[in-house]
Amino acid sequence: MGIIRKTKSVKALLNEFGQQKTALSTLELVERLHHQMNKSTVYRILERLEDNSILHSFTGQDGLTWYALNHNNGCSQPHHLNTHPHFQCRDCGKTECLSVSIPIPEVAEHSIESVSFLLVGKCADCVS
Amino acid sequence: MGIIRKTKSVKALLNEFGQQKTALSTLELVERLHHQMNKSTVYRILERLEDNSILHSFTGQDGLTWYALNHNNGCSQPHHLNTHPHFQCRDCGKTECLSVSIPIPEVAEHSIESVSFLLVGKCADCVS
DNA sequence: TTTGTTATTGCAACTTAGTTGCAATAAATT
DNA sequence: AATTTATTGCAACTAAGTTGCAATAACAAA
Repeated sequence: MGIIRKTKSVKALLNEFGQQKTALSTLELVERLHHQMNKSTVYRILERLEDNSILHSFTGQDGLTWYALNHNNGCSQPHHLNTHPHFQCRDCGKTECLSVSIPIPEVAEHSIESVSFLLVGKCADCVS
Repeated sequence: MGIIRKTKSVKALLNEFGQQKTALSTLELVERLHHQMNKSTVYRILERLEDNSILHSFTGQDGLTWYALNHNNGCSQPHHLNTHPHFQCRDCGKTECLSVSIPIPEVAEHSIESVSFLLVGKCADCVS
């Protein structure tokens, strides 16, 4: 399962993330890297990095896919229940992982296996 | 803003929802109604009904758009802060509004304007 | 109930995010 | 260095959703 080879492309892509909690959209990555690699390569690397729990993905307000580094590195469970919310700024588009932990609600007769929580508003830079 | 005329198509589309809390995906609606109206008509009606606070939309796990009736009818604010979560069944695909109310977390230096909360798991019918 | 206004619709062509098959290339292992 | 096979580029494709425009049908007013 997943990433096996540390290719030039994989390194270049990971490099875009730096150390931050800030997420990047697939589109942004394709744009930034289009001189270095093909669009399908970007999509395929992202998929592999997610399979290997190095990145996680979520859907932004516009329906686009975003990726961010996993900071629970060391956690080797392939698909642990990920409960942190994401925040997307309505003004500048900045999208980030929040370190808050969200209580998963109990719903009668339902079993909850995963959650996705997106907050939309204004980020620290854009709240005036 | 929004729906002005009660056309045959608008009635047919609203009729698909019945009274339930169950949501319908745009694709499902296009499929169900394709003998009665054009695909773009479905999309445009959904947009108008949402503008008029008769429906609300959200994004499912697969990135597709879903719509459900607003049950806060009478509330005339065009864009009130909608905090109820949605649930999508991993097995049968059934997608519904939950009547639970979710506390919106405070995030330092951020202003939160809207939230979307999607729970994925097994619905009452599919939990065995 | 006819007329006039304009919101709504159908259609076909388009946009855009994301996917796929396959041959060529390049990590990693021996 | 030779071999194996994961990875990549490319070009063509899929699928959700959008758009411009001419034709049609609600609805208000006469």
